[in-house]
Amino acid sequence: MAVQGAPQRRPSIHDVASHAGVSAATVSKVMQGVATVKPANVQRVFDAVERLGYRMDPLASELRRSKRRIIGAVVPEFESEFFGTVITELERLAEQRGYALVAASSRESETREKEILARMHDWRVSGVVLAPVRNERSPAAAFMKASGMTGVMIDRVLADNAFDTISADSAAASAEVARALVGNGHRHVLVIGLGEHAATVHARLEGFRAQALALAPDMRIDVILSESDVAPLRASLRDYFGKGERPTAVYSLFLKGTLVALSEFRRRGWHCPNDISLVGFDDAEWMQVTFPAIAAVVQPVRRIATQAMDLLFRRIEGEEGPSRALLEPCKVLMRESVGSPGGGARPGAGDGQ
Amino acid sequence: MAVQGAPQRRPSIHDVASHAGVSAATVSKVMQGVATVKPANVQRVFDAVERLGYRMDPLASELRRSKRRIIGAVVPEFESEFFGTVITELERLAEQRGYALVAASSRESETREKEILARMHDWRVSGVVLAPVRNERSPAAAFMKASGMTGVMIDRVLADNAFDTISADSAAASAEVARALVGNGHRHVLVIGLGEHAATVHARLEGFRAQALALAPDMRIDVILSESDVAPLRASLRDYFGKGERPTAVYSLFLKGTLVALSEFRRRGWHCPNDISLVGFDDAEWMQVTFPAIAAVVQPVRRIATQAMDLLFRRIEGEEGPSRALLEPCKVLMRESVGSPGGGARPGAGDGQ
DNA sequence: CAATTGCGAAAAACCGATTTATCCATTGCC
DNA sequence: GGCAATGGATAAATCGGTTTTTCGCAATTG
Repeated sequence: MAVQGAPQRRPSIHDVASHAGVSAATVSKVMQGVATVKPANVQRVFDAVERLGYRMDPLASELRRSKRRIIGAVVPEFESEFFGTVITELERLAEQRGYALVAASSRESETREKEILARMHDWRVSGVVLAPVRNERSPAAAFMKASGMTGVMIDRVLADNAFDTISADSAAASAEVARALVGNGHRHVLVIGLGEHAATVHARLEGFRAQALALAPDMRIDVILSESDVAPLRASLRDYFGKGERPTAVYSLFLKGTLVALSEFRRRGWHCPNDISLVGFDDAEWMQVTFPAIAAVVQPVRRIATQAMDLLFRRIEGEEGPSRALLEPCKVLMRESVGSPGGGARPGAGDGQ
Repeated sequence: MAVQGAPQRRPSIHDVASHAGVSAATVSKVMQGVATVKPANVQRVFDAVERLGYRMDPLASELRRSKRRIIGAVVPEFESEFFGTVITELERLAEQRGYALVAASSRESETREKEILARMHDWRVSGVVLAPVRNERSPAAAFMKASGMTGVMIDRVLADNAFDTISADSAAASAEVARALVGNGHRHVLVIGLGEHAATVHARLEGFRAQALALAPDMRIDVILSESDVAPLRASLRDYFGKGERPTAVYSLFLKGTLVALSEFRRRGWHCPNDISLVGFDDAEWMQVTFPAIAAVVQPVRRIATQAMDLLFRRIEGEEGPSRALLEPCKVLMRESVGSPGGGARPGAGDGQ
């Protein structure tokens, strides 16, 4: 391999052609492994490629082929472990199929979400995996449909029939949480969530409510939903406790809510699970190393990504048929933060490191 | 805006040209706002654009201009809050300048890191922000230099003069940690880290050691470094405590190490800060809501990203001159996990909120 | 021996844009 | 009226590739 200092212009296919004494078309064929080239010429091309350190420009290539091997991924934020893992997996899966992944964050803005999709369209991506800010009935989704893009939606989806969707089975997981809390004797639970994530919040809330009321009709379920930011949620929660409300357990429908709850407990000097129990949707690494370890619903992140890519490539390859709505099962880890209302810690059922 | 059902072929500049009854060159000029076009024609072009829903293909455009408005970003992982924030900021800053950000993760592999850089080069990106797996003396960096790419390095850098580098001032922060621990009476501290991140680990360790020994020459500093994975670190730590070693404080040089330490304390039933104190490099949201709140060094993530983009664009715009090595100051938050060796909790100095 | 066939490679068209060179029609000036 | 200058638009070249068409030449066939 020839390492030149810092070549101003990269060698193009024509440079290779003239160095090898053949035409550009021949070089192109050699690069693609077409068999109808004489071995002698193949060798000369390879030599020239080696000498010049030639690498083809994939974008130029794809321009001519009018098909870009690019998959777009749009998530509400990069900062969370959840979406970070999603992007990592999608990148892996795309590359595995010879595609490049281009990721963008909508920063929880539907306006931006739509702009990003327009950009992806301009880039002529082959397909898009979209984790919408709110749900799949958004300007961005409408744009995708109108402009004929192929894509799948993940995470915050309603599972209506507009797109292929993949998400965690929030309702089932919430039902399991309900069983655990009811089983431990809780009859007054506060549920907190962010309304902005309408799609998931709804499933998580109703899944919980239905199961809880089925098991304990006398159950009291309070709900605090804040529209679009955690700050008002924090305020409402402070207000709620300030008024003397004293549920025996809090169920947070999203990760940041769990943090808000913990910090509010902290302010008041309450300890889990003696003073109050806590379960959160979404697991994080730190939850098993703190005192107490925090009970959480673990989403099948990697599986969601895998299924999304599978479905997406089926569509890219032209599969027709009605859109599917996949629900992937969660795991619920009941850790020390959940106990019985009496004040005793719940025995056993640690989550084994 | 004409919303067609699902156009098979997107309109090109030629389609617009023929619909408007002008040449493609004229359309191109109108799109770029060149003034030498008759108003009547400008109007006709705009009409045609509107009617067809035309949007230019930026990649085709940039092919001709042989300059792609793309910035590459390479980080070791997407899952962490730190790199998530970095990517978010870089994306924002790139877009602000009319560039698109293409992010990729090296997944802590130097081999992959190099491959990604080759891909970025193939894409003819204008510049790269690289957060190297180990440090800036890597195959990837050599490749960048050899192929004349312009780029800056962040985070795990040695600050030698090969590239522009930006990182947190680890040494200064570590010195501050040392002052705090010594000030609280600690004379036996265990430092844990991952050797793979050689660049940062070294600065953090030596910064701590130098300051600690300067203040307390009798200080005993034990060090456990694991090469490339946390698992062996966990094992070593278990072994270390198992042998009866009992430092009064642990200083973890990286986030996951803090988790390992906490989980090991947990296994042994030790509580911070009564049984042992803990400080970690890298802050996380959860650290201020747990009991105890965990003391941590807060890196100036956004500032690092901003400076990186600034320097990068200066280079892209042709600025010459020797490479710089920027060190951005950290903040050290001494929370409840640090106390005095005697066993008493350290009074005051909570971190607000 | 002329016509057909087939192989391998080059020439040319194309992808979707931009940019340079060219061209036509006025207009200005002497 | 003749000639240069100018405004405005188009044709053509270009970017870095791929693909179709054409072409030269040798081997096969009638």
